[in-house]
Amino acid sequence: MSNAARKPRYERQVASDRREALVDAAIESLKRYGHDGLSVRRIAAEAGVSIGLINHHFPNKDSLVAESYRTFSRRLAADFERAVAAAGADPRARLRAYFDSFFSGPNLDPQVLTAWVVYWSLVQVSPEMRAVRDAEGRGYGEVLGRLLSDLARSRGVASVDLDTAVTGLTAFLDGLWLQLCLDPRSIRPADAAALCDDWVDHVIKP
Amino acid sequence: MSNAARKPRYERQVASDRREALVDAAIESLKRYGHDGLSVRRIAAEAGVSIGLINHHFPNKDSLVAESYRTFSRRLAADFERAVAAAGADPRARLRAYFDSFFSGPNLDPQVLTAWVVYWSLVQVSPEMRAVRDAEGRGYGEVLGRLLSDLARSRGVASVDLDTAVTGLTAFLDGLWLQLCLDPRSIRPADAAALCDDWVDHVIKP
DNA sequence: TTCATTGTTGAACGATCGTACAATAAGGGG
DNA sequence: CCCCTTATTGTACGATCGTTCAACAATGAA
Repeated sequence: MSNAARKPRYERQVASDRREALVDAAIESLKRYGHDGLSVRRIAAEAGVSIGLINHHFPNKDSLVAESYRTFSRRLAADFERAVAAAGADPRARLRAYFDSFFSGPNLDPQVLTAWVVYWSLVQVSPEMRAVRDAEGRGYGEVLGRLLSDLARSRGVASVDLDTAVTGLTAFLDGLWLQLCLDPRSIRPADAAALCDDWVDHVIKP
Repeated sequence: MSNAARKPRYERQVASDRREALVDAAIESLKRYGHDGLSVRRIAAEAGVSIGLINHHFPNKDSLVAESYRTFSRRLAADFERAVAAAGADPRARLRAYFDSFFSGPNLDPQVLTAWVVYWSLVQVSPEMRAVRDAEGRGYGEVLGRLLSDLARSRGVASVDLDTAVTGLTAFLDGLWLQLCLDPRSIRPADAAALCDDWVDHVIKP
């Protein structure tokens, strides 16, 4: 027979690439099918790969799920930080960029909410998932804390209770985002950002 | 042999009582084990009943889960309305009673959060669960809307954007509640209620 | 007491779950 | 070219899933 181009039945990949592809598949399957999407067969199908491969690259399924949580969390956080970085040096502009990024585009996708609530539900019962949240959630509040303290300093306000301000702002953001995801008609993204803006001005008087 | 007191192997109950007991068991099992708690075997064990009984009283498992969601949702809402009713007639006092009830006691139980996030994750993928949320969630916003409009009227403020105010207050409540459940050290319940109070005063100027 | 009603039990079914593992073959180094 | 490494496949296993259903028995009515 000819030794002409024979298509290989599969393509071998370096471990790190395949791991990343499996993580992506897990996230995508979770977004589409919710909790049921986090089964080895669903994830393998999404990745176009056979069942056994997952346990070759990860010690067990929970490990892959935890890794997907970490990746998912970091990617969204990176979006926000990128938007802030692109906003220049003015503290007020940086904060507004954060709000606009938070209430726009990928973050309002209902499937993103699906992923979040499933991850949260796992955090509540799995120490491994809780550890991921504790590790990744820290930077979250720190970014907001820095933005707020920069703003306070630029306005010469010293007496502000920063911890309470961060907690309140985080609550406002999360709550508005939640409503926006659940019912896009409840409030316009621009109005949500404006509400946050207004509240910040109220707490840190200009 | 004697026909003296023979202990029956089980006790028959009227359908409505047994249904309620199964609903209670589902909620309890969900609180304890998260998503995995919502299996017929776990629920039946929690209720001290055999596996087959669930499908005798409910057409299928999803029906029982949906019913448990409805019951869970209504009970918490009833707590808030009861607190408001006990606060008298003053709009401001009624609103504060709502806040205090929201940030206290049973509502801060981490297991309650567990139940919520699992229910939410199901709402995202199940039309049946979504229907329950749409039906039960309506009263939620209406209560807050009435409380806020009463307050605005009592203060002679007519120009307030009620929809935005309700959305904002709901966001604040949910967001603060979320943080309190996730990390009780993040803010004291009284401070959370005070933040809401302060925001309402800011939106509806006294 | 006897009988009919029906709430309740528990085994059984097929489906799907996570994991293990032997067999296969892709791809690079000699 | 062959060979070695190992990424990949796919079957198999035991456990658990939701549902079905025949048999049992608790309870009230006759």
